[in-house]
Amino acid sequence: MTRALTRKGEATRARIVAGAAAEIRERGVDEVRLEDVMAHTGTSKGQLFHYFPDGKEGLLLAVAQHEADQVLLDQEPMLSNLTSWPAWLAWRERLIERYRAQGVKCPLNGLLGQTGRRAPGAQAIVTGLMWRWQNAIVDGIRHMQSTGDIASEVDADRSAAALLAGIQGGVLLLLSTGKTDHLEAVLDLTIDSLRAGARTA
Amino acid sequence: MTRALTRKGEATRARIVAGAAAEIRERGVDEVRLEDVMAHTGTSKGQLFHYFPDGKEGLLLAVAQHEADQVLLDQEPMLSNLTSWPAWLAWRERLIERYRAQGVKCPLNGLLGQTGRRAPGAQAIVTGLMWRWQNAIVDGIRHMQSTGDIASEVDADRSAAALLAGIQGGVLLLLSTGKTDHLEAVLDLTIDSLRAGARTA
DNA sequence: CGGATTTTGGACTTGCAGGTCCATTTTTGC
DNA sequence: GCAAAAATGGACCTGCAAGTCCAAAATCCG
Repeated sequence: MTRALTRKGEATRARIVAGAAAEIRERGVDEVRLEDVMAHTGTSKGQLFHYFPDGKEGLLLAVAQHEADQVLLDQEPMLSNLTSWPAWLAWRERLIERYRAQGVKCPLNGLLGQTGRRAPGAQAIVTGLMWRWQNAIVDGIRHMQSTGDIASEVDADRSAAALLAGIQGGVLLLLSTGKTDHLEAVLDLTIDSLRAGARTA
Repeated sequence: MTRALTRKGEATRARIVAGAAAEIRERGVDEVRLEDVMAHTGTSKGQLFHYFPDGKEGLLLAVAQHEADQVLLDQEPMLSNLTSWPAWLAWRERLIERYRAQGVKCPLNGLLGQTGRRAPGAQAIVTGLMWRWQNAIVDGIRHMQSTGDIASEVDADRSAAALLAGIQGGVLLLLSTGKTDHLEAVLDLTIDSLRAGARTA
């Protein structure tokens, strides 16, 4: 069932996904027609349905996966190396920088809303992203606990959950306000709080 | 310019907004057709465009405003009386209870995504909601500072921003996971953090 | 009451975006 | 080089949902 894809085919498919993703990031999910994707990627309708037999649904799913992966990739290598306080701050910087650059254009917010309900797959993609993200944070906290930089009494899972939620909310508010104030406040206060745990221990 | 609205007209308009809001909450913005609203509210197409000359756009805007107001109303009277630690906990309980009941159905998430980009008004509604919400939290923190329950060194605005972001993210994650874990973690840890500030002071 | 205005119902129009189809060209593997 | 398979282009179809229009009923107000 794994359809045979020529090298050329593979390239075209990737070009479609990347182009659609860019278009969606720029103008929002429901403003992007299949024809826009065609124009923007230099492809024909035949190609779209050749590579995505399920039509827009399938394409959107592929785009969502692409964007989800990108979110984590953009945080590397910091996210996987939360092994010292400077490393945490570097991660903080990267996050803010990334989202400041992204501004009001959120790829996943719309995708979740659009495909979230009808496609069971979209939900899974977002859930998977959050799960991987939170796990990385948990790993970071655990590591800091192993070195004594964070008190062992701290509940790593719970703290990571709160931090992740804060980040998501911070980004959400960035979409409304256009400012990174909330995101910065969350990161600073939460990380400070983790730090304070070392003294309390 | 304020169009003349009979008592009956006023009632019909309200019925349309409330019905549309319910429908949207249940099935999502882009799954709801004007005909669904008509069927669900017992109105005709003529009525819809009579009360909302701008069509779906205007209706969605009215629904968004309706839902935004509801969000804050649902937190009263707790939100306006964050004057003691038990009061804060009561607010916490109300929030979790409310969102647990709401579950995966988020009215504003979709509305923001749908109308957010094209309608400048939708953005304003969400921004206004967040602003009022955050202000209420700031007032709570300030009051607690005036009674010495929170250290005066705490930056009320910054803390409120972080808390609000955490709540938003917690709700967002509730939409993905179906669990209130993140929301609870954020509330508990953030409020604890504010509390700790009293001792540090 | 009675004329003006608002409210209501529903048939009709319209545009458009997703999806289908097939003919043509290119690539693949032997 | 040549058949089979994959890639491409684009004309065409179709359904649907938003929006238009007007005529009939209800309501308001002097």
